Amino acid sequence: MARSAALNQQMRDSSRALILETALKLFSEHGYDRTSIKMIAESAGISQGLLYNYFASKDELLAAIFAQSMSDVQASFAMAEEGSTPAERIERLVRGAFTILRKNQQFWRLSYGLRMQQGVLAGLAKQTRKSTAMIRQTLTRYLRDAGGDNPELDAAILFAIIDGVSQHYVLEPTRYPLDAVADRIIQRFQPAVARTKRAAR
Amino acid sequence: MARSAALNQQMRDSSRALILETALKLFSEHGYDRTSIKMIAESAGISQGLLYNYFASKDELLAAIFAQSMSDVQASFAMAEEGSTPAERIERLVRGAFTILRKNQQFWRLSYGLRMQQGVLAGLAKQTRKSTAMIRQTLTRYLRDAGGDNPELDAAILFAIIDGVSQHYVLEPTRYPLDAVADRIIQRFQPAVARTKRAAR
Amino acid sequence: MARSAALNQQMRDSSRALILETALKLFSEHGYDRTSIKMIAESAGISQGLLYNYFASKDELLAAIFAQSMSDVQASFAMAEEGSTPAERIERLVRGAFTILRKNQQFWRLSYGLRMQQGVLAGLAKQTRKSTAMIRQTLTRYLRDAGGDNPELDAAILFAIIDGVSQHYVLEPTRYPLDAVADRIIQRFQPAVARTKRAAR
Amino acid sequence: MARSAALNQQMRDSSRALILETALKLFSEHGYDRTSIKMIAESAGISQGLLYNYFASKDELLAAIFAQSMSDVQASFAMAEEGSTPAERIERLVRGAFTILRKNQQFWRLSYGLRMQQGVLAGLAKQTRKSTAMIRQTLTRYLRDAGGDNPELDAAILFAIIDGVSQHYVLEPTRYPLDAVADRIIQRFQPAVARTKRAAR
DNA sequence: CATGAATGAGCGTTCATTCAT
DNA sequence: TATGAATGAACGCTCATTCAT
Repeated sequence: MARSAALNQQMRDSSRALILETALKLFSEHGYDRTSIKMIAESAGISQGLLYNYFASKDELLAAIFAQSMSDVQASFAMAEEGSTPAERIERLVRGAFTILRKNQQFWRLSYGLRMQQGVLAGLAKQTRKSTAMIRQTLTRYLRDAGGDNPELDAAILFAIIDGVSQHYVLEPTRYPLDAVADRIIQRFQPAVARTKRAAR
Repeated sequence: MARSAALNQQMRDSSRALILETALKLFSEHGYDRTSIKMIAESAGISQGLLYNYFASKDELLAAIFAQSMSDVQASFAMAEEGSTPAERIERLVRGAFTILRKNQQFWRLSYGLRMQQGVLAGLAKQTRKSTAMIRQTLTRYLRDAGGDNPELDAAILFAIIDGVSQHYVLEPTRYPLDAVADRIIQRFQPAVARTKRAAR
Repeated sequence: MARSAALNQQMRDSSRALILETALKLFSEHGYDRTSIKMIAESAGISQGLLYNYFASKDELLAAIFAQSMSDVQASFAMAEEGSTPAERIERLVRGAFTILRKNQQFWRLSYGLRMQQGVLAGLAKQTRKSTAMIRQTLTRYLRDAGGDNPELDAAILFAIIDGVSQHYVLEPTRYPLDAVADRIIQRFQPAVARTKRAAR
Repeated sequence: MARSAALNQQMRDSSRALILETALKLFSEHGYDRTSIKMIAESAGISQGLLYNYFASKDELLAAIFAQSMSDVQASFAMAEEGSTPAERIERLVRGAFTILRKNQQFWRLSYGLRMQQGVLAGLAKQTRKSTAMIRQTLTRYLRDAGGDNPELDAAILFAIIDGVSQHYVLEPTRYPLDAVADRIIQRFQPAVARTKRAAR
């Protein structure tokens, strides 16, 4: 008889995970275009052919990496939404962004490297644009709820901060003071709220 | 003879400039790796071989593009330095960054796309890191001079804003409210100074 | 025990037949080289590995298909030989050729597609050449017996007709008037015989 | 300055012709699918890359071979049409077919090998079907003009003969008595005409 | 200065075949 | 008997680079 179904599934899962992990590591280090299938296979200790048992193409491998990591973003947004005050929602959103950044820094490095290239992956650009618009809208809403006098502009700035900090962190993860910067952002970015609260005491 | 030499030099310069311009356009559109020498030569209306009369390799062409555009940054910094107050120096630096961003948005798009890849160009990563460190130090100094209570962190944040806004702009240049955002940054990012000034009146 | 062995043999036979059938269908549709083992296995609903339990290689699978279908030809020739007059033997041979063509049109399509390639299968070319020579000789003999004035040339022509008609039929099986063409061939190809017979009445 | 335009064109022409010639030879020997680009390049004494300076793909190389050889067929048909009697037109068409067969036997071998495979070249199947229909119609017309009692069926048979003889010849060009067979076809295939003519004397 | 024919290494991908289970 | 994960060689093709002219 054949190998048991369970064993097969286990083999498949571990191979697939190994490929995804290795590809993400190399993509994020050298960039998508400069990472060859050969590099991935050798680094994972498998044959090039095996990779195609799991992913139909290099593009699909990239898509799978994105699919896997994008669910984090949704979850993080959902958590932010549950904050009880606008200020808390903003804080949750900012801290959540940096939490998933830390957890998955290779992915974000890859993502930031790919963002400027049109046509790397057909659906990817559209997906990214959608995600971006959603973040901007959410930030705007939170800032408006918090009583800001120009929530659109402040949302743009806050979004830029998150993106900018994320990239600076990802470029030098060991040296960047991510937590301190996060605290400072929270502190600085709720002036109206903070001031109101403080005044209320 | 002398005139002939001068004419030659002029032709060389214009050919070189044409290649640089064309390459920058294509690199920024499709990314460095997805732009072939053939594409550049065809788009510039020259032969592939000629390109190698001006640049020893594709890498050197990229290096030349960076060298050309990086001088802008230096000039912009020099201008910032001449502001008469810390607040003005900060403002000049921020506005200068966005001015050169607008002037050379293709380059910045290319640069942001390449930043995450190690080994695209040997010297480039080092150069970029140096430039980055310099910006951070300058910002820190300005913010310290302005009397900020945590200039290092604020410098990190201001730098992140500049980078973040620049990328968002470069992704949608026609729709991004760059000037309004710039004003808002200036306004928001000198709270201590502003408050002090205001209080002094 | 005995029954188990018999059952095993029966399963083997049916699996083998299924593979042969599926392979023939796909080979004839897409050509031998453009049909992968994977396609055959999937289409037959078995694993790729199993196929190698029955056939040592793709080439051997092809050889088995040929072996299976070539016996038809022998049988058909035997039947022709039993005709009581030269004219009847010719008619039987022609009609027999078209009968096995109809019965096994996929095989003939495959065979005609492969015939021009050397080295597809080592033995195949030799086998084909032998078969071809035999047909030519038999036709020549029949035509000589029928009193033709140039049996060699007429045999070449009759053979060409059979092959040509077969291919045209196989290319458009639903539209080709095979029976009418067969009648016409019989009619036209025994003029001397026919005329003699008719005159004798 | 560059090489002269004339020299360049000459180089291009001879390289292109060499590739076409080599590819046709190998395609016809081993079949399209079993002939690799590497084989062609090595056999032609050029690099694999160079081939792509002249043909965008293996498929286009095949298409170019077909385009080159198909014009012969048109010319041959035009010549047949100019015969002064139906019998002469038939003779011209038959002899013309065998003339271009001899002239370009490699091409016809390739063509016969490819005919049974759907989807080798997108446009090819359609083109072939069109050509086939045209031949059949022309033959039918000639035979009707010659006063045949069943021109459709006789056209099918004559067409089959031409195709069948062509393939038998192409399989053993050195041994096949093509001219004698051609004479015999002409002789046998105009019985009504011939008989009429003879009777008239 | 300028051309473009030519190269060769490497790319992403396919596929017949093997083998542990 | 039967599976399917895994291999490795070969495939069609791209592209930065060279060089004779």
